[in-house]
Amino acid sequence: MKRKPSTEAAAAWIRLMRVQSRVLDGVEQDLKRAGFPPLAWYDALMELSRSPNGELRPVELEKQMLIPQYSTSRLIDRLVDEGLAIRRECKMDKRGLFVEITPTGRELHKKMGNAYAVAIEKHVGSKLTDADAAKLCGLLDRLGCACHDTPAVSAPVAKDVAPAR
Amino acid sequence: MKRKPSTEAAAAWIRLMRVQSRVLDGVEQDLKRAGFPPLAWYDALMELSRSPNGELRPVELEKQMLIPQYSTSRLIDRLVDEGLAIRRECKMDKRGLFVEITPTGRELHKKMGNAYAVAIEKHVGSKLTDADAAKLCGLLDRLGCACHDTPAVSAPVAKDVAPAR
DNA sequence: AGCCACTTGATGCATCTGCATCAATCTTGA
DNA sequence: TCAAGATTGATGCAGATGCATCAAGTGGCT
Repeated sequence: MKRKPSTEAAAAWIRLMRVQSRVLDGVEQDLKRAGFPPLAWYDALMELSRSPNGELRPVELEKQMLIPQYSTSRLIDRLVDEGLAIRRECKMDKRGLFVEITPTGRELHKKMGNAYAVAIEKHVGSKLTDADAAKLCGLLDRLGCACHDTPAVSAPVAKDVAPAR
Repeated sequence: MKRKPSTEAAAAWIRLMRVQSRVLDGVEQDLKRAGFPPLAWYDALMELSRSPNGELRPVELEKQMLIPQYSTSRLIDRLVDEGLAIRRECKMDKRGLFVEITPTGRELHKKMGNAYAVAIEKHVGSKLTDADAAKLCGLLDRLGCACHDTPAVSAPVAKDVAPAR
């Protein structure tokens, strides 16, 4: 039997879209105003900095961040241009390469992390009790295709603000 | 006193970003595969079609859709190019104009509406009970800056799938 | 070894976005 | 009535994104 389209679901959909866009906007604007680059850069620096040697294959980065391949490639371009990372040769697989975070990159990652945490607190934390936030997580997780997800658990660890999108 | 950055909030933030992006992607891909234009077009057609004479000032459309002015202007360009709407003169205010939905526009709106409803049911409705969806709405609303929002209540009315973003 | 299919990463191109700015018009207030 | 300021909508430009495709390299199979 078919479910009839639920009004509740539609309402949830709308809010999910609207609220996410507002919150994201708020956070990104805060960071931008503080002179920081886009969030995607932070996510990338985060993945790099927490990987064993501060280096990852683009293909790994891509999987962690859930963004398309060409997008990763260009993101790396920008990080490299800004001296936040470098491309290094990959001996085991001459097709590939390693992207390694530089000290400058680590520094920026740290500074952004602080600003990011503040922004999240302002736009999310301050509006929900911990219990509500947890409930929200539970509900959202159910929409998350069950499936997937950052193989290396991306559950934000304490001070580690964590990757978005 | 300062709140210390909550881990729950950070977790909620991540999920909000990740899940939204996945769900949106799912829905948009479904529509695209079915040969439909982007969701923004639907939202615009929706606003037009439910306004008194099927026409709106760009500035109104912009407020309803919560997108920047230049974005509205270009969205209208595309709708007009495709014959889904026309620009009409506005006698009361010669700076402005009216955008009016065409029959073709209404037709597309209707067809997209059906596909859209199916997609939402698939990506949201089928994963949540009505009660959970309602709970989710409640929690998300709390993040929604309280403030704002579609002046003309955008609460999706029954069959009316409603605007996103 | 030699061939074929797949993976990896980059890139050309069209489109889309954000930002700043513009011209035209309206409104206010002296 | 007229100038100053605000509002409306369009647009040039730089940068970002999506898509398709490419070259280089790998690995498996015969």
